[in-house]
Amino acid sequence: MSTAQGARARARQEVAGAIKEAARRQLAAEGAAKLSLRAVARELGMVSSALYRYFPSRDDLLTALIIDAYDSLGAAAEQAADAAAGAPHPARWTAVCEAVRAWALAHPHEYALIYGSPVPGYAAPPTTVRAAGRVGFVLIGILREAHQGPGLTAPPLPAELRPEARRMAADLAPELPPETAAALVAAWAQLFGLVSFELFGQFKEVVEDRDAFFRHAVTRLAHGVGLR
Amino acid sequence: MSTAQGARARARQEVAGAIKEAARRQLAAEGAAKLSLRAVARELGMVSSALYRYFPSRDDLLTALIIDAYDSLGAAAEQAADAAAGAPHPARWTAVCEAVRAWALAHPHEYALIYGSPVPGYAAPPTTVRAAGRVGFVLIGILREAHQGPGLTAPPLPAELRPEARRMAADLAPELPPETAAALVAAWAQLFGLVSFELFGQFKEVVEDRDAFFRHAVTRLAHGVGLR
DNA sequence: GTCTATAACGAGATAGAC
DNA sequence: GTCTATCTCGTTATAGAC
Repeated sequence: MSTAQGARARARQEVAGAIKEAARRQLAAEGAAKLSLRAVARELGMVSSALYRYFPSRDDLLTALIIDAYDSLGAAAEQAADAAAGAPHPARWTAVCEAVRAWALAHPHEYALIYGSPVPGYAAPPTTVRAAGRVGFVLIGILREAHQGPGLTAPPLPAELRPEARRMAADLAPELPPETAAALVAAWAQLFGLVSFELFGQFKEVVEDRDAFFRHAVTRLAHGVGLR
Repeated sequence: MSTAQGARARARQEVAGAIKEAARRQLAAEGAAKLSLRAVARELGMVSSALYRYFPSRDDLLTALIIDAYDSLGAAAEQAADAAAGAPHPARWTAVCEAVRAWALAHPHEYALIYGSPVPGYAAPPTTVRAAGRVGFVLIGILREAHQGPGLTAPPLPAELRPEARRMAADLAPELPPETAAALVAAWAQLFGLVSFELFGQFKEVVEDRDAFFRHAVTRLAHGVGLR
């Protein structure tokens, strides 16, 4: 009986995977706003009502795609951090940033899904907010390691921002000084600013050698958070 | 005769304006991907084919909305720069950045249209690329002014990026040193990274005092490009 | 010449009866 | 799960009002 249940569960997962795969193709072709359960069903030769056994609504399918995307990106970031385990901290930082960019270039539509404009009519449930933190957590890990040695200097922090910085540090990385926590959140947003501008076409006619440009920009971000 | 033509032209512009206004409402409600000429016409009590006198296609209407958005944002940035005309250069820089953020918070859907995910099936014509440069131009102006006095120090630049930086400077701001040009482009992307993260919900459960956080982040961006 | 309205096309989505 | 009748869409051709 446990094998039967296992087989059932496996089959269920396989179908759910196929549904998500087809939905991702739709995402690329039509965008998240036009993601339609019917079209996904059609592509799979199923009937739309059958999909509801796997995803109770279009929004639930969207949520699953979003979480998958965050997880895939997070895994890429973690892998890059691990691969550069022995390297100096700034090099680990840039390795993670480059992995983020590489993932985005390889999965542009999933990137747009999670870091682009919100999908009209869709409200992201708190579970996605949690999944979104994974890349940030990898960066925190590098800073934490640097903080244990002499590899981290605290960036400046105006008095005005000190309470907020303390709150951030307490919430996200209690081991890090508030100055570092605040600088990290800013660098995190700025990293994705660079990736988004490249991916969404803002660098057209502006930046040509994007590899070199990105590498240098994230190296400076590393300096900005205090990595030496 | 010239008054008759003037009246005609005025009427024409008025209708075109009403169409764009209705389209912007649609943008807010349904998103750019679902912008529909028929719905716009319906809202105006017109018939869909009548819109074609004003916009040859749905994509042309989208293009007009995009250019309007860039222009509106650009005007807000210019106004902020002018209002801070006498102030020290870092203060002018932050004033422009704050104006960008304020405009984005006031016009979230138009912001998403120009800095969010690309609209599926829509290819931005080169005219939009030109309109997109206006905010960057305002920032260049501040740096140019600082460069004439002692207010600008050149950021570091690795040899790897020097040719690209020289090309950027030649294209965008021939008066500025290549180091500054490259740093400016990075800061420009990072500025919009901060705004996008706030607007697109990434700061949820992360940043609370967003005014103070943003102010400090863009102040550090100013330092990054060499403003003192 | 300038505009609006009617009607239609082909493609696609949708709701509901069966 | 299937079929069908009824929607929507962008777009064009055409005819007529001002």
